[in-house]
Amino acid sequence: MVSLTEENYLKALLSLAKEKGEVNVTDLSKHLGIKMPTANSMMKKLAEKKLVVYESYKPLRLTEKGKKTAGLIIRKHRLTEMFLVEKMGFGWEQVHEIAEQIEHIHSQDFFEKMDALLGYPKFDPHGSPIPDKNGKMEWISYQTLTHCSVGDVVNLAAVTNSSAEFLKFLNARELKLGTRLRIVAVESFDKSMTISYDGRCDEVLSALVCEKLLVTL
Amino acid sequence: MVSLTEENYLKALLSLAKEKGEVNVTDLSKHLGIKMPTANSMMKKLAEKKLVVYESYKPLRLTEKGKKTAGLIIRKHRLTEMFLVEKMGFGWEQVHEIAEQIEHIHSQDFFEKMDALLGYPKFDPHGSPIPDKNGKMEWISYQTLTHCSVGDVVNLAAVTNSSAEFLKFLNARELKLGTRLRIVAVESFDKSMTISYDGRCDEVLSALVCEKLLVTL
DNA sequence: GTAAAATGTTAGACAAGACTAACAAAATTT
DNA sequence: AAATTTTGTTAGTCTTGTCTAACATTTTAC
Repeated sequence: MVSLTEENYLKALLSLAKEKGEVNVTDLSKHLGIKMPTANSMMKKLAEKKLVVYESYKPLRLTEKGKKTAGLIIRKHRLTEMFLVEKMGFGWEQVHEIAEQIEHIHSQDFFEKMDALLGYPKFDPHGSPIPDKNGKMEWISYQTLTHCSVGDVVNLAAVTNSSAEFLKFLNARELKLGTRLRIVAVESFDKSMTISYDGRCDEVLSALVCEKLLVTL
Repeated sequence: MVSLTEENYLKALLSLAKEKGEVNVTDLSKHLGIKMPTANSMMKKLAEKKLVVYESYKPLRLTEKGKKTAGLIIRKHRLTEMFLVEKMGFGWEQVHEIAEQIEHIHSQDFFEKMDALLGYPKFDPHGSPIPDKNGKMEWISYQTLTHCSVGDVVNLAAVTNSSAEFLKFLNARELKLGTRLRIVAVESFDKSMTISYDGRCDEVLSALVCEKLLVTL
């Protein structure tokens, strides 16, 4: 019914909607690394399938059906990432690429088995919520580390970027989910932060990094 | 380099070559459920990629490169089947379909991890040999049960058909790999066999079934 | 050893998903 | 508010992998 390519468009639409509210064709095409007219014609196609609401020159919107479909793909992606880390011994920086492919496997059983073996996890290895069987996602509002002040002690709950490079950077500093971070200083000039945690003292993180770290109090 | 579609053609060529020696376009197209001209043009394409030797009106042959590529796909398929059974709790009748999709995943690491977690298995859950990292397959010459005689006691080593239906048929009779079978009688009229094993007495198997059961003495 | 059947090949069409070039509308700048 | 820039759309092309129809060769049967 929905092709692999279409699945990737839906996933992109959902994540762009989450991070930016409105989605336009330019952002979509950049996100997927394709040209604008290609994205445009796919939107018309998805509109015919009642997965997207398409009106000329208006922002793009997923229909309920589209949201559910996209949510279920993200569910498969995140269950896979969790499985790869928990059951197969991969590092959190290795799993995105593989999950990107496995998310398109057509087999209810396969993902249900993963889910059961993992004990029905609610979050993936990067702290992102795993949508339920209806494709619904809990949207927990974390803060970025950037928004914290000197003296705050916070819990590293999630990261907003799953690129291998960024995660290796965190690995090198032993920054794992669940780590308690104490903010020692904030450089007002460039917003870089000095933090201490778990045996590590006075690590300096650039604002670019801090923006990608999601924390709870 | 090699598309998913091309991978399926190579796999088909290798398995047809194993079971019939020579491969022709008709068999190939039937095996893949496509029309002859489609198979024909793909053969020309694979010939350009040096994966197949194509000469008009001659049987099809894989090149060494083609054999290796095909062997590596079958390796991924069989490792996956083993993983699904051993590590995820699937029945041997459920795994073919899923493995058919996962065999196309591009990730060395993923299959190496499977291999290691499984302890470098040599056979898949249906008794078929798993090709090595060079795509080379041990070709063990089993006999079909059909070729055995009354009084023979043999070991069920593999099955030549992985369809869910056939495997469910075997499940219903508790016929598992490794079971010792004693041939009680052979009906000369239709070549059906009466066998006893492991608590089960005088099970009657049609010649069609016996042909798909591979045994060792 | 020719006729019929089976098998293989060529040519041309089509759908999916990508592209470029050209045009249109909206948003932004001045 | 007109000019410029950005964003969106249309039209037409290309590649991959499929198809059908027509034709060619090989094999099988008589």
